[in-house]
Amino acid sequence: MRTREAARNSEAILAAAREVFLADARAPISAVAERAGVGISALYRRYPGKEDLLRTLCHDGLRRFIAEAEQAAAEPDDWAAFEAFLRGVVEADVHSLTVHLAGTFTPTAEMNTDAVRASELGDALFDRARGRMRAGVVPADVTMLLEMCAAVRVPGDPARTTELRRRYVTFLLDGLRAGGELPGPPPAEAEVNWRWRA
Amino acid sequence: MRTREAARNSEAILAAAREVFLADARAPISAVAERAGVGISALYRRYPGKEDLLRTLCHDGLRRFIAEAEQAAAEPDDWAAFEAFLRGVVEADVHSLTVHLAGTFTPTAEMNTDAVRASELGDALFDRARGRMRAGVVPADVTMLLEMCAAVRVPGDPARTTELRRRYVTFLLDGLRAGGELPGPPPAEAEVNWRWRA
DNA sequence: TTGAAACGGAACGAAGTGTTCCGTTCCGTA
DNA sequence: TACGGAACGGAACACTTCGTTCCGTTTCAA
Repeated sequence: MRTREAARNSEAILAAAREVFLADARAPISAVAERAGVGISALYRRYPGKEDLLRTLCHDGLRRFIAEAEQAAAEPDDWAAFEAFLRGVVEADVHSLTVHLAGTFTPTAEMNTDAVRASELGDALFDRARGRMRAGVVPADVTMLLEMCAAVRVPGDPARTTELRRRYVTFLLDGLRAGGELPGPPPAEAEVNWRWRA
Repeated sequence: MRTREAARNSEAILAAAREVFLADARAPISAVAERAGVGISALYRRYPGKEDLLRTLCHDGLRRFIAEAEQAAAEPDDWAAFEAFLRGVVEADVHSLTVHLAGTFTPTAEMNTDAVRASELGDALFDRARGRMRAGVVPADVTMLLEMCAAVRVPGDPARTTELRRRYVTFLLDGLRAGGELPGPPPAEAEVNWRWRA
C-alpha cells in the first residue's frame, strides 16, 4: 500500500479544502483536488461526497471555536478573556469556516449540540466583559462584528488577510468600549443565526 | 403599443435586478425577470445581455456614490461632512452595488473615469476629517470599513438590514475617533481595489 | 514477486443558465 | 372599429459546469 502518501494527502486535502472553500463556498470539488495536488479519486476515497467534506470542515471550525472560547475563559481578567476570545476566533478564521459554510450541507445532530455549546461559551465570555462595554451592546452584536471582520480579505494572500483582520479586531475592540448607546434595536439572535436554519 | 406597461417594466426590472444581484451577484437572469414579474424577453429588449445589465447597475451605484460625496462635501463642518458621506453611502447600499458587482463584467472607460473621480472625492472628505481621527488611519481603511458594513445583512429584510447598518456605521464612526494607532501596516490602495482589475 | 491499497483523471449524466425565437396580447392610430 | 407594430411571456436550444463513477496504473508491505 501507499500509506505514507495517503497520510500526506489526507492533510493536503483538508488544508486545500479550507483554502478553497474559504475563498468561495461554492467552489467546485475539482478545485480542491487541484489545489491539493491530488486526483479527484483521492478525495472520494476519504469523503462519500462533497457535502460530507463541507460538513467536516464546518464541524472542525465549530470545534475550533469552542476550543478558543474554553482557552480564553481560563484568563482571569474578564476583559482580557473576552479580547483573547475575539482575537483567537478571528485569527483562526473560524467564522468563515462555520458561518460561510453553513447552509451548504444538512447539519448533524452533534453539530447542533456543539453550536449550542459554542453560543453558551461565547455568551458567558460576553457577560463577564459586559461591565466594561458601552451600554446596550448584546451578544448578537459581537456575532455581527465577527461577521464584519470575516468580510476583510485580500484574495490570494492569507497572511496579509489575517494581518489586516488583526488591525480591525483592535478597531472593533476599541469601539466596544468607547461611545454611548448605539441606535436602533440591537440584532436579534435569529437575525444573526439565519444560516443555521435546518 | 404598450408604452405604459413598458415604462413600468423598465423600472421594475432595474429595481428587481438591484434586489436580486445584491443578494447574490451570481444570480441567474431568470431570477431578475421573475422578481420583476416580467418575462425574460422584456429584459432582453432593454439590455443586450446579462453583462450590460450588471454594468448599468454598477455604474448607477458609482454615480450614486459620487452624488453622495458631492452632497456631503457641501456640509461646512469637516467631520459632519465625512459622517454624512459615510452614512449616505451605507444607506444607499452603494458599496454592494459597486464593489460586489465589479468583476462580473468588463468596465467601460467612462466607469474608470468615474471610479477615479469617486476615489478623489472620498479622499478629499477624508482629508478634511483627518484632524479629528485617531492616528494612522488612511483612506483605504475607510473603504475597508465600508466593505465590512456591507457584510451586515438580514436576508429577505432590506429595511432591517439598513437599520442594523445604521447601528454599525455609528459604531464605526465612534471607532474612527477613539483609541490610539492601529496595529499592522494599513491597507494599501491595491489591497482594497482588487475587484476593479480589468 | 505479488496483490491489495491508493492514485490520477477521463467520461458520464444531471442540472443550471444565457440567449434566441415565436406565437400572443395590447393599444395608439386611422 | 379594425389594423399593425411594439412589447410581452416563456418554451426551446445550446452550452457550460460540476458531482460522481469507473478503470487502468502505480506503489509498497509481506
